[in-house]
Amino acid sequence: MTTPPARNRPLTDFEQVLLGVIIQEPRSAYGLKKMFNSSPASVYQPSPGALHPALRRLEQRGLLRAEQQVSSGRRELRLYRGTAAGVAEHRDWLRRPVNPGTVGSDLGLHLMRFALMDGQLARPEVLAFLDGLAAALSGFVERMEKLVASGTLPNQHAGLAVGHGIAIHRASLEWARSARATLAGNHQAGNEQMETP
Amino acid sequence: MTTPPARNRPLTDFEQVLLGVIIQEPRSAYGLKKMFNSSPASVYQPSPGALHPALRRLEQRGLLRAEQQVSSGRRELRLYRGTAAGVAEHRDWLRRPVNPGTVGSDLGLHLMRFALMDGQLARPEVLAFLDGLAAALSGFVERMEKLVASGTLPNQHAGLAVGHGIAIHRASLEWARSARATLAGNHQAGNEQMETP
DNA sequence: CCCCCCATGTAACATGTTACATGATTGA
DNA sequence: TCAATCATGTAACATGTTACATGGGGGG
Repeated sequence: MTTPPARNRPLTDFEQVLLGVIIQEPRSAYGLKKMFNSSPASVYQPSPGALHPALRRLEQRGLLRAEQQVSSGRRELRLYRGTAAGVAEHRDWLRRPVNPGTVGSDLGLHLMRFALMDGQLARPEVLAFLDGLAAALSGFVERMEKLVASGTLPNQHAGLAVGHGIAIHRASLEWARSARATLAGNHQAGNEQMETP
Repeated sequence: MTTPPARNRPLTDFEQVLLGVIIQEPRSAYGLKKMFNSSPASVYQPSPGALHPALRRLEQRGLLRAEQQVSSGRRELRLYRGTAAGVAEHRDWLRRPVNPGTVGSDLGLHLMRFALMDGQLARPEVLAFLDGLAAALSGFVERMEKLVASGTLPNQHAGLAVGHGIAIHRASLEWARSARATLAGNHQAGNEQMETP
């Protein structure tokens, strides 16, 4: 999945995630590779043939800048940082509302967005995101339940598989509510971060 | 054009799913498109540029066969069916054990496999699959819990996001146990299906 | 008459995958 | 010295995405 064809095409999901990770903390290509490989939620495990071209594309758009560093005789290290344009683009992405129609297939990406919001969005925006996510999940669970009730599923396994979808999205919904409560609770606690520019 | 060497690389996930859907019920390309578009768990929504070449590849491997049908003046309809080799390949895929290391990212695919097992695998094989899935999920949840306990996560959102992973995989684990109990219960009930060949 | 549904695709292009290439430093 | 880790990448190939092409039949 990826590939809008027009020039100035929107960034792919992978490019957005890459940009966000670098904005959270500047890294080299090798550092990014290690990070993705060791990541607990290892949804993205970019191959070198995907990672290096993606970094070049982000650099050519002016969203990243690479600093050449030669640390005492070692091979050069290209440390990537987000530019101002990169940060603006990334925050726009973080602020995109949850699409209730596709929440079933976008859940992993939404969680990645949530993780990357830390330090980038003001607390009320994060709470609004979680509200939107909860609403979308609630609608999704309702639709699945109606589907099961309608009895149009072709066989027993299909019914059980839809039951699985209901179970995990219900768990996700409960998580969204609980996370919202947690974050609403420590609203003031020493985590003051940037306003919307 | 440009597929002369047709090597024996393994089938992609999408090709396996496509093959399985056609084996469950013969369909035309258009029927497949409609099916995927209207599917509740619409993980796969193949574009025409993906669907048609994939069908051609499966046909060239001898896993599918197309029957030309001209229904009273309408444009021709190519109805795809699985061959014996296709059914054998598909069942091998259904029988692959769950990899505990990648269960976090393969969950959707495993559910698709489970749905496609209906009518293809004997009940004990399905139960064994669910046992393997449950074991893998249990291990995954344990690893995530250790990760949270270790306190190595960079920020609050990361911790909450891992909590989300724990929540949904725990729900998935409970589902696997409950589905196993359901299927073990109606073992004898009028659903006798093919033995392993 | 026009538009939508049926039903088949192709073309151009971007992206991802796998395998390989290169070379310095650190430790057993 | 040999292997692992750090650190950069390219080449060939397959696949997927978007947009377009083609045409019959049915309903408003």
